[in-house]
This record gives sequence, structure tokens and C-alpha cells, in this order.
Amino acid sequence: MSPRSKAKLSDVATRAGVSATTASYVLTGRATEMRISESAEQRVRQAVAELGYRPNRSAQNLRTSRTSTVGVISDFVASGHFSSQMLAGASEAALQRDHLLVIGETSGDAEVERLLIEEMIDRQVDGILYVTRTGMEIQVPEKLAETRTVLVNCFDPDSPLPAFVPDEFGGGRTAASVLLDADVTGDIHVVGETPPHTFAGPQRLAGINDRLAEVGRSVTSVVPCPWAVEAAYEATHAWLATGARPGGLICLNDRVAMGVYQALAEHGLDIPGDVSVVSFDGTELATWLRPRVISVALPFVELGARAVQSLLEPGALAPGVVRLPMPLMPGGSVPALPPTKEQPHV
Amino acid sequence: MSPRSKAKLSDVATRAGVSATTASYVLTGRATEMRISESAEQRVRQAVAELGYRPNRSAQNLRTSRTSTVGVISDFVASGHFSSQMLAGASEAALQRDHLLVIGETSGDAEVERLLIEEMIDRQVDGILYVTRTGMEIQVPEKLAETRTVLVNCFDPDSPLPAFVPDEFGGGRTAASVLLDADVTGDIHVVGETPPHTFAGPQRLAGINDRLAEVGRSVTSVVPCPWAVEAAYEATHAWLATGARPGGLICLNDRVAMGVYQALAEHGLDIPGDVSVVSFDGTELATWLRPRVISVALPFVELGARAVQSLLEPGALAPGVVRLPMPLMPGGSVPALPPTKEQPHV
DNA sequence: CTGAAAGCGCTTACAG
DNA sequence: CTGAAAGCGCTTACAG
Repeated sequence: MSPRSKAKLSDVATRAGVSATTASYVLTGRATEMRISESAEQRVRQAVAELGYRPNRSAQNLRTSRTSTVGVISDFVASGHFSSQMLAGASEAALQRDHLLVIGETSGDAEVERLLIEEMIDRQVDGILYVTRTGMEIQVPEKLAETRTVLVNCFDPDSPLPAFVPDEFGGGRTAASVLLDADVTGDIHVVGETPPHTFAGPQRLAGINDRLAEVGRSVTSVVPCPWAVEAAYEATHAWLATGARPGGLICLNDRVAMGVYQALAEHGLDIPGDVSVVSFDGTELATWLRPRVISVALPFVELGARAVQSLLEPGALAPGVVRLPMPLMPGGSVPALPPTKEQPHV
Repeated sequence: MSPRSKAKLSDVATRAGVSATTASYVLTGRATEMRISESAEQRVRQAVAELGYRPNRSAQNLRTSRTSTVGVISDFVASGHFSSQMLAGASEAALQRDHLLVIGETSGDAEVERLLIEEMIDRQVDGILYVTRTGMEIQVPEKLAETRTVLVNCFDPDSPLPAFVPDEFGGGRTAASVLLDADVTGDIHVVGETPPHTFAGPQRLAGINDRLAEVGRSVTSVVPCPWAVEAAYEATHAWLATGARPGGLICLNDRVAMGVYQALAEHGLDIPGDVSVVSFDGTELATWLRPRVISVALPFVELGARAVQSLLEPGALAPGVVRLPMPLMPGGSVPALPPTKEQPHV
């Protein structure tokens, strides 16, 4: 009755009056398959409940070579926004499938990374999520290729490993559409650099131009700067000081947007009265700005959830890059459309 | 020579010409204790290297009932700043001790929490870190009391479990000192609510008043509002509209500070020319404001590292609450001191 | 429909 | 100084 001193399977079997074999079949869900009698099954379940039996995972692990865990190796958990939201999605998806997450942060250190990968393989995780903070092309560490691995927010052009990344190109198109839909007439500029080996910047820019081209327009210029508040402030400030007066600014992420907001304020330019602003990433920061900046969001949670799902769902591990749509987060950083003339009858 | 098909301990033993027992003693670091011959030890190490032998963790776990893992249960990993930095500290501390982190997020759901705790106990984690995003008093879940557990950023007044929390009271004193040291003369107000069951707010406020009392001053008023940007903006805006003109504002966290910055700007008040501002938490956001807001930082990383250390270090698990100092992050949100008259000779 | 037996790969008294 | 043997708690062919 009392769960003193950890009941084991043999205790359950004894109490139910069956063999360990039968008890095991019931517990692993093979009762019907093994044609266990209704009554035997009942007695086993009864005994489990009475003893508060919980299977010993280590024993199961040793027997089955599986551990019901998913390893997550990332360069910077600490980066907050991305990784932690991704973890939340991954954690929930894993738990739904009776798995737990085992995590390790490399801090970008290749030696630590090697160590973590070995540790995880030693521990026989059922699969590994390899995550980078910044969307980029990578070379998958060798050891990982031998394991069930899914890449998240990165991909390896030379590897068949499945990868889940945001649809940055589509996101770029969305950002441009926001300005077009608001009838922004002045020049449209992009703020932020697009470094090599990262794909977020270049793809966003490409998507923006792709959409603008549809209406015969294009990005007038790119104001390059690191994706950081202060750098964006300074670059934009200096640029505005030359007399530039954009109609719309597309910031390559929310931190850049914050710097841009500061620079525009300093020059007495109103958002969205004088300048329309759109941003990327959809972090909390976007909602903190006044007015909220419209931001094309990284599908944080979905990335983690989908990656775990594909890792754990049998047969769901198809090679290739899956691009997840980037949803639009609303804000007040472009002018509201004038009310439609009249609603067509429905 | 080639690590084909996973060598096991018996393979190592055979190759080294010793028994599994001897090989095991060498690998578990008990060679000297067991008086293994120099030569036998050498041959074992040799064989390990040649075979690329890695012990099977599951087998070790089953045998020893230990797993070299630390469980982390938190309400919101996704909250970013705190949890993820804490994870970084914990992860590194764990790895140094050959442990990996197993994480789970409850999203504040008691049922999920129960499930996670059971899962972790089933998996025989060597200890559990129980973490809350907000510093508060809690009631430790029953199951946890039976396990090796350390509380992080929270504590249970009715439980002897060790707890690591920031020294919020000391942090409050630090914040007040910043204003005093800068010779802020006008009234000092605090912005942010201090809800019951959380201790960060109340303790910070108490610390502030404690320090001010030393010079015969005190907080003139508290402008209550949730610790969020927009709420802080609105509360401060409304308050300033009544004609309030504070000399110094202490914001209970960085998000509040951001809202306060927005409200001050709207009223044409300069920081630090007209108003000095100090904040808490020391998140990245503090560095993004113009000027950077001086912020008394939560010791994120240390909290995680110390907690893991106390969990894993033998005998280091003393009951009681340990308060970690909150370091000051510099900024330009109070006036620079007039240069000291003359440097005393050293 | 059910059970006896082997075995997953280690660690650790115990005996010599 | 070293080895044979038991056993951690399961799962799973195999035999009936």
C-alpha cells in the first residue's frame, strides 16, 4: 500500500500473481499484442497503483539503449530571446512525448562543443537538437553526423541533416508589404548589416527587394551597422545628419529598431508621422517601443517544437531545410490606412 | 584500433590482459586505493585509448543509482533574461563536474510541475534546482522535499532546503547610495509596485529607505505600477502631469526604467540633467537606454553556478538562505561627480 | 495465454 | 595485487 522502498517490477508481478514478463507486457502497452488475459492485465494495473510503482529508467535505458531524452546543444542559451523561447517549445513538445531535454551551452567554444556532443552520445540521448543563436550556415561537427540530429536556426549546405529555419525571405517580403500596404511613398531604406555566413540579413534584404520589385520599387540604400542598439543609433544618427529623410525604414532586427527610434527622436522625426518603421524578430523589445514597432517575428517556439517533433516522430526525419513562416506582430509604427471607402456587401 | 561497434569494459580488460574488475578500478580512479600495479594500469589506459572506449552511462547509472545529471525545474525558461543566464551559469558549473543539465519548464502549471518532478526523480537526477523567474516566497512541492534540492531565486520559510537568492536589501542600499553619491538633492521616488509574496520589490524598497535613513532622508513616494514598460510609462506620465518634479527616480526594474525614460522624455525632462534615474536587474535593456541607466544587477550567472556547486560538492548542502551580492552596472543616468578637489597623495 | 531464462554493461563486496 | 561472481531492474526472444 505504501510506496516504501521503491517497488520494482517483480514486486508488481508477485502482487498481481503473474510473472515479470506478463507485468512488463502490460506496462509497455503490449498487452493486447501478447494476448494477456483481461484479468491478468487488471491485476497488474491494480498492483501498480497500490504499490505506486514507477519503472526504473536506468534499467530500461540499459535494456533498450534508449533514454527518452533529447539533447540540445546551443552556442548561447544565455542569449535569451531566441534560445529560451525555442527551449520552451522544445520542452513542451518533448514532454508530450514523455521525453526530457538535456541541455548544454558551448559559448561558441569548439572544445566545449566536442565535449558536450560526446557526453550526450555517451548518455544515449534519442536525438540531438543543434541550435545557433544567429541564423547561419554551418559545418556540422563530425560526431553529430553519426547521431540522430536536427539543426535549428542553421543549416549545413553539405549535409543531409534536417534543418528548421525561419522563412527569412518570406519575412522580408512581409516587411516590405507592410510599408506598401500603408502607402508609404518616400524612399525605403534598410538599417543593419548583412554579414557573410549568416543568412537572416541577406535573405531578409532579398525578400524585401523581391516584394518591392513587384511594384517597380527597390530599397534605396542600406545603412550598415551591427545589430545592436547603440551601433544602430549612431549609424542612423550620422546618416540623418547628412540630411537623409526616408519615408520608410526597415530595421533588420528589434535592437536596431530601438537605436533607430532614438536617432529619429533626436532629429525630431515622428513615427509614423514622418517616418514609417518596420522591424524583424518579434521580441518583447518590439512591444516596448513607443509606438510599438511592427515586427516580423521569428517563429521561436515553433522552431523548437517542430524540431523535437521531427526527431521523435517515427519516420518524420526527412532530410532538407524546412522554412517556417514568420508571423507579423502588430504595432503603430506605420500610418493607419485611411478607412476603406465602402465595405462591399458580403 | 577502430572504435567500431562500441567497445565495452570487458573488451578493454581482455585487450589489457586483466579482469574487468581491474579495468573498472582503473577507470573509476581507484587504482591506487586498490593497489593496482603500475603496469596493469598502463595497459588498461592503453587499451582504452586504442579502443576509443567510453563507458556505458546507462549501465553505470543502473549500478550506482546515480546519473551525473542535475534537474532544473523552472516556471518560465522562456522569460529569457533571468532563467537563461542562470542556465548558463548552472550549465558550466555542471559540466565542470561532469554533469549535464536536464531541464523542464512548468509554465506555472502545477500539474506539469508535478509531472516534471516525477520524471526527474524517476530518472534519478543527482539533484534538482527549483527556480522561479520572480523572486518570491514559495511552498516547496512535497515531492521535492524528499530529493536533494536547492531553491534558486525563491525560498520557503517553512522548509530547511538551501536557497540562493539575490541580496535585494543590499541592492536597495546600493541603488540609494548611487543617488546620494551623486549629490542628488531633490525628492527621491520609487517607481514600481511591491506585490505580496514577492520579495524583490519590498526588499529593494526597504534597502533604499535603510540607506536614505542614514542621512536623514527617505523615499518621498512610491509610484505603483506593474513591472512593465507600458504600465510604467503610463503611471509616470500621469504622475508627472500632476506637476511632480522628482530629483531622483529609482525604478524597480529595467523595464520600468524604460517606461520612465519615455515619460520623462515626453515631459521634456532630461536625464540626468533634470532627473537622476537608477534601476534594478542589470539586464541588457539597461545598456540600451540613452543614457544607459545605472542598474543594480541580479547575479544571474552566479546564482546558477553556486546552486549547482552546492548541490554537487560533497557536504556543501547547508540549509538556509544564501544571499548573493548584486553588482552595480555603470551608466550615465546620474550626474557625474564634480572632479574631486585634489587627489590625496597615495 | 504465460513463464523461466538470458542478458543489457557496468561496479563492488568477497576471497585469495 | 587480482579475479570470479553476483546483481542493479528491466525487456524480450523462446518455449510451451
